[in-house]
Amino acid sequence: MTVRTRFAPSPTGFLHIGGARTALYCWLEARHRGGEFILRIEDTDRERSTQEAVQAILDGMNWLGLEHDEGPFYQTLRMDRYRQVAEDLLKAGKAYYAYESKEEIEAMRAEAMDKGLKPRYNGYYRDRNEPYRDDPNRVIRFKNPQSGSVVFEDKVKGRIEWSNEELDDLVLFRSDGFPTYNFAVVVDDIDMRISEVIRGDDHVNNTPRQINVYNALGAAVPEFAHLPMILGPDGQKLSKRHGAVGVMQYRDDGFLPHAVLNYLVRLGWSHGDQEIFSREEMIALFDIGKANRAASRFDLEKLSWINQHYIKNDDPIELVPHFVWQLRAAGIDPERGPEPLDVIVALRERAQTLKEMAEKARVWYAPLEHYDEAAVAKHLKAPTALKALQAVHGQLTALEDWSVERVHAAIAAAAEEIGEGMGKVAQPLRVAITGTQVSPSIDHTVFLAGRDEALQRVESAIAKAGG
RNA sequence: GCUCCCUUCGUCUAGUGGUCCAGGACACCGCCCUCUCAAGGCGGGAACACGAGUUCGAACCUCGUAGGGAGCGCCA
Repeated sequence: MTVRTRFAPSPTGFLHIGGARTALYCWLEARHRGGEFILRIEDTDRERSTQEAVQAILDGMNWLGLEHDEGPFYQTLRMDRYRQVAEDLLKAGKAYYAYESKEEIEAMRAEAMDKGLKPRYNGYYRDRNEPYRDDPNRVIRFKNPQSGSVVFEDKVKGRIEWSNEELDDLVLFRSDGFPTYNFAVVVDDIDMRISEVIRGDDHVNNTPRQINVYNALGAAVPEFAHLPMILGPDGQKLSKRHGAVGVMQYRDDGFLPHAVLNYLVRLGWSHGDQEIFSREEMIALFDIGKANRAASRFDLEKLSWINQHYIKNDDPIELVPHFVWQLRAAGIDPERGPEPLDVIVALRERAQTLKEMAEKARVWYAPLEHYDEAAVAKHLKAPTALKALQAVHGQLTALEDWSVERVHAAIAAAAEEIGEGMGKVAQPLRVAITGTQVSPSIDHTVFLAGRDEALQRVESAIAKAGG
């Protein structure tokens, strides 16, 4: 039997980091075992589901490259099917109509709580065999077994046993004629032949009742794997206040999709001491059974480190489209300045994100308008600054071709000429080109400015240095 | 309140009874390298929540305690 996993988000917001990890693990499990990965949109909550959210989820999955083999399926398109299954259950005497109002149910719960009991439905209509009637309070409830227990072997949590006495008769169909989550998932997972249900551990509590539904339907129960949550950096549940952003925000912030994937795969799963995993390696090595049981915190520092790892180690050519995208996002015109590829080579060991890289690249794409005061005071007003800049200007002017190597040689020659070390030349020159004391190695810094612009900036600096 | 789940350095984790006075990574600190900043190299501090028990021996097994989390919906 082929392995089939599914990612089944409800479209009530963007694809956040926790959802993305669940999707990744589902995808990996399917790929690792040569199975299929299905995408299903759980939109039975008509109040909260939106088309924009569906799109946001699709965009996120697409950006991460988590391609699905089937779907997306929409629950709202399967209403007839749920109705039919509920009918069958009714006919088989495994479900029944109940007519309590929401207020009555509420009161029932309050009373149970008062008595120190678990708030649950009291089963008033369970054996009454009430026929269908047109009543605004009509729901269909499931006849949950009243004794015995449900046992399942969770692939990450281990063995979990649940007494049926803890479970009440859950609603299968609401009074508004829509199926409930616990019913729709089961029907869908059966119909879609899902063999492994991988989801957040906030669903562990639902699993026993779902298993009872599987049994009532005479269907094979799939395997379950419940993933722990991802907490914010402060150990609190991820909220809008901190970190609960959509996955696309990471693109905007300059992260590479495979860096995000690498970070996520390690957050709650490991393979010995290995930190870096290519997609192929993840697929080859992933094992849902080795996922961690405890919640973990989201750490932006580590994500940044992984991101930088890929910026440093990826073929720079691969980075070009991502970088150009960032340049545009920063309001920089990639056409008016150095080749993005050259910029990447100069900056890749100096930026943790592509956004940061784009900001650092600005000096070569925009006119130099501002000089850092401390930099000017320290390096342009230095005793040797003026002659260093003049020497460099001369050497640069004499250059036949403009390349990093030639520029480097010219600067070295200038240093030689005035009898000083590289530092005495490089620093004033750096200030001349960038207006600051910080930039990539001086040869790249000058090269990227382009010959005309570099010469012009050196001239301006000579003026500032009192020349 | 009840049920279920979780607990190794600040963080992510390795570890499945002896090879662990606990290993790696991020972060932090120091040194080296050096035209600045980085990157890199080397080194450092830093953890088995607590208490019993089982055992010749426990981070690993059992039971409690504490702390954290989830759920108890006609939300998913």
